[in-house]
Amino acid sequence: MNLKELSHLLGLSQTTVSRALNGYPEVSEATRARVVKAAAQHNYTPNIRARGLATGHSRCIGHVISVSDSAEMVNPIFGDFMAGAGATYAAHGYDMIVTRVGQKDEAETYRNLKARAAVDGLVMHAPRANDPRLPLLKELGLPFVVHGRSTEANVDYAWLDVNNRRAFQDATAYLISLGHRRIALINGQETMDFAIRRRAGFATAMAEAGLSPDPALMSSGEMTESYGHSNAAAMVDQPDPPTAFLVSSIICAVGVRRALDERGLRPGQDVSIATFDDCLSYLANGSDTPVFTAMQSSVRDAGAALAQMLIDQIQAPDAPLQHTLWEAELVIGASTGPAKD
Amino acid sequence: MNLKELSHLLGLSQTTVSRALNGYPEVSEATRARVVKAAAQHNYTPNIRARGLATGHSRCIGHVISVSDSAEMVNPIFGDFMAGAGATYAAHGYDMIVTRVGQKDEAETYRNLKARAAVDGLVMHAPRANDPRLPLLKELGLPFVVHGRSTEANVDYAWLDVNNRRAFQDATAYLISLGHRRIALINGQETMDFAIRRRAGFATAMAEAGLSPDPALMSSGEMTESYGHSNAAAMVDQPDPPTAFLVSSIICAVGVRRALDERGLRPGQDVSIATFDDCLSYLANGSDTPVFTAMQSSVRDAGAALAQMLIDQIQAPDAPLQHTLWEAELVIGASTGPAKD
DNA sequence: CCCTTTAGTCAAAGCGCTTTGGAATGCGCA
DNA sequence: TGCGCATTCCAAAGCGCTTTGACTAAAGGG
Repeated sequence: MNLKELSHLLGLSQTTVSRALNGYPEVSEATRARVVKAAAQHNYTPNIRARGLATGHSRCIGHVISVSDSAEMVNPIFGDFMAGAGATYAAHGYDMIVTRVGQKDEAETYRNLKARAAVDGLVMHAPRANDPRLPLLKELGLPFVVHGRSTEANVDYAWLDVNNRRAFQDATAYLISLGHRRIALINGQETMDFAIRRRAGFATAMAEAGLSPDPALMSSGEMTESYGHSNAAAMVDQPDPPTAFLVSSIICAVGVRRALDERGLRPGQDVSIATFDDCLSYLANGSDTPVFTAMQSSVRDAGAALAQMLIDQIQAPDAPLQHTLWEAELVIGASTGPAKD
Repeated sequence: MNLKELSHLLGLSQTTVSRALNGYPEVSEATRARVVKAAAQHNYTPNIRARGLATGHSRCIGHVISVSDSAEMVNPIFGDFMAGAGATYAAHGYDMIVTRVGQKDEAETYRNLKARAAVDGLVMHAPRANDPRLPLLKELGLPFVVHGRSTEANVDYAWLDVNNRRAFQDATAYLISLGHRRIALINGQETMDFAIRRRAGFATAMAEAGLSPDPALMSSGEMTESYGHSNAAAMVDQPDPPTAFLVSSIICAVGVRRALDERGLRPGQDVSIATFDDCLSYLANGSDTPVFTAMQSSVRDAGAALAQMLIDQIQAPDAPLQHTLWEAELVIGASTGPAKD
């Protein structure tokens, strides 16, 4: 069923039917009701491409997700982010188009999305320090929002970020307050902006306590369970092992815990673990009391908020760009306790 | 830059430019080269909507992901599935559109996708037993493929599934061969087809060994870490606890392991765990020797294969529908050992 | 009672592409 | 020279919608 058929069926012009359906005031309420009813009856919805061609926009938001070249891995927070963003898109009648891309094809993918006029806006994931995508997206002139920030970038752009620096500073200070001195940092990849900020927060708190971080107790890498496991294992097996771990993701923290368990070390008693927690739906940090002491911030909520920011920006392109900084909540769980030494 | 401008610039008609770019033979190679060069120079790519309108198809594949009404959870395998499927789509010039939907709006979402002509085909996720989406999709007449199968459904449809029944039967038999008699099943939601098959496999192997499964040792639920933890904890705390666990997902298995660790029970020595493993990139089952004894099948590979099946079906609508059954590989890890009793 | 508004409707143009059905050119051959 | 046949190119139609500008009938004002 298309417009032509439907309007013919109703004995009205395409104009009138289109206007009736799109809520324009030039149509009498009686006619509108008749049209709406017929449309529902025949399951008519405007052809998305024809409408897009006529209006000049796609009502589509693009998500370009880079898989790491090494592990072909997609960020595990992605699903939850989508769930949050998807709800917002659905509520506003937008579709979400997802493009998987290796890092070397990133720029081309963005350009292509623009050239094809495939999307009205973009969400940029996982910004790196001084991320080259930022000037690129500016150049393309597509509305976009960033999940996170990019240090050193000297362009203005809309973003929503968690205060990673403060979160890690506070968590480190908390561990220090428990008497820990040898604290290990199991960080994300330090090409990523968030990881850089987290390390900075960690370093600041250590310095404030007059401690200098041991390079042997700091690692950077893709946040998988086995990465957490292998690095924690190596650190614990050192002659002078850490008494506490600061971890960048609950997925890594599971690996850290496994390394401790294997060695008969009890988390929270023998060795402490504090971790960042994105509140992933399938890895909830305990139902009643938190399993891990954690800096929490829901990535699902971030997805929903960013989607809203982007839609706002698309609908009011001249409004100033929004910047949102969320504070992570430090919750004390069973994985931390006083230092043993 | 659009076709009109580009053709004007080249002093050619739109027809010729379009044909040159699309590889039609009616264009001289000299002209084609000139056109291709100019297109690249001016970063011209056909407007996706105009092309779609003219050709009648969208070069878009739809993924409708249902979030559970309770937990608002999106299946954790989703990201990896996408990574696999996305690579195939990209290779064939297809886009992927993802729609998040609550279960009650499922049917409407599919109908809407069809009515708007938004996609050329669909991937159906997480089929339930006798899934109502199957007749619906048949009715809509959109090409689609199913990740999994739907028992009792009496329509023909294209699917790719893992032999869940056999995997669980074999794993159960393996546990029995180790001397286990009280084996617990931590299953996925048994509204899901795959979970039903897994239970059947489990039951078959038990029956073949002359054992009858204890209803108190069988649970069904959304496969989260805390689901695995709480159910395993409850079972282990019973007067007559299981000596082995058969788990439906490595994420749950992590929860099961946590329950054991809390109680000072060593996995593989005091209590055994065998789990299904989707080979999630961020939860690899050990780098050298497997952490868990596991039935493995890569969901990323499944995504890639299903995407290919769907594209084949779109391009050859009259070919017979493909059915693919993969066998999971049983790998023996550190989490299983002889029964203690 | 006539003229102006206003409400309601419509025909047609246009969005940017593909594709149909010619038309023009150049070549070989009689 | 003239004809047929490829080869190469083009004008125009059409995809299904929105939107502009115009038109008609009814209502209101003097």
